[in-house]
Amino acid sequence: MTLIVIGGATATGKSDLAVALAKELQGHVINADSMQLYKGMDIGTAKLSLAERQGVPHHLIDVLSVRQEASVAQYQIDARNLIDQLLEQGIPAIVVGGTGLYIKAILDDLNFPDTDPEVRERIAKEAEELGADVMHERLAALDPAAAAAIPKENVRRVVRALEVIELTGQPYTANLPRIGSSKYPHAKQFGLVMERETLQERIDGRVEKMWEQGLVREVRDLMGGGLLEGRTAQAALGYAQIIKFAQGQMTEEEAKEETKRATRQYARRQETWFSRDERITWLKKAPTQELMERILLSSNASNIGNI
RNA sequence: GGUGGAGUGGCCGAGAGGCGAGGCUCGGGACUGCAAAUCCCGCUACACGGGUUCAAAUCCCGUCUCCACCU
Repeated sequence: MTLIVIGGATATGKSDLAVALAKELQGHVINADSMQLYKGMDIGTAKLSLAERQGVPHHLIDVLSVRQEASVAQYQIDARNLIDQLLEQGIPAIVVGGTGLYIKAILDDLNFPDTDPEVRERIAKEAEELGADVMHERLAALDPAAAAAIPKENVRRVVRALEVIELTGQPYTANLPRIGSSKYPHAKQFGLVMERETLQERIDGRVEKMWEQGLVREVRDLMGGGLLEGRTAQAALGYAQIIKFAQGQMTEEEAKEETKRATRQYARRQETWFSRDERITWLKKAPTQELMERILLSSNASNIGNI
């Protein structure tokens, strides 16, 4: 029973590799990309077409409407359920995606405290009125450790910390666990890397291609379908920029260049995120077939891909 | 050839004698229910050569380059 996780920056070829692996192992793919969760966001999230999936079952893709908000906590439940089911049936599970937090939520001992939209909204509103300093001071009084860990400028996190404290009466854990996977200790994690320069060229090329494929059209259609109603989906790379273009806040060319730039920056953040996970075996750019062989070799040789 | 204006870090751009605006890019980092999000840190420049001054990116002289206009 095999659980393989593939992470890494955007545009490194994760999806293709996952399909190749799944075909070889007769496994299923589980998406770990927060934006591929959305129905209709196909071109801009570089979602694999049905043909490209080559008959390999993909899970947690197209499960949300653009009006809905994605949530790590929900993702954690769904993904773990799915993995457990597959493994029970003896089907290899291949988790792929660039959303580091989502992957961590599957593997590590992350327990998301409850949330309450009303409480959150109230605190967020207070933050707007009172300012970041006041909120941070409030947090410092209630939970000094959390306040020390969260910069006052990061209002979003301060608000969530205050929400959790109010809801649970417990201190807020503001630091991610650094060590070990506790949920699936035998999962085998791989990361795809390539040189910055190469990656940037691929990103630029990919954005150009998305435009040719009709990303602007896709975004316009989604705007008609409620894209602006949810908070999460409209923030996606490419989508956010095209929305601005559609609203006359920038030209189409600017939207495209902005998308490239933002994607490059995103890739950097992804690398930072994944680089701190010492469980990952890094694979340098190579043809998909070769990468797959290396993964199989690595998994079998150590036999730790088996649970 | 003449007159006027301008030359600031990868880019944009303020400053106009007294300890180096700012933004963007880029690089590094954080990250427990929006994570393709949110946020933090770093990158010491003033075309070149002289001079004045305790002190010059800021003043003076010269050189080069660019832009306008004139002949």
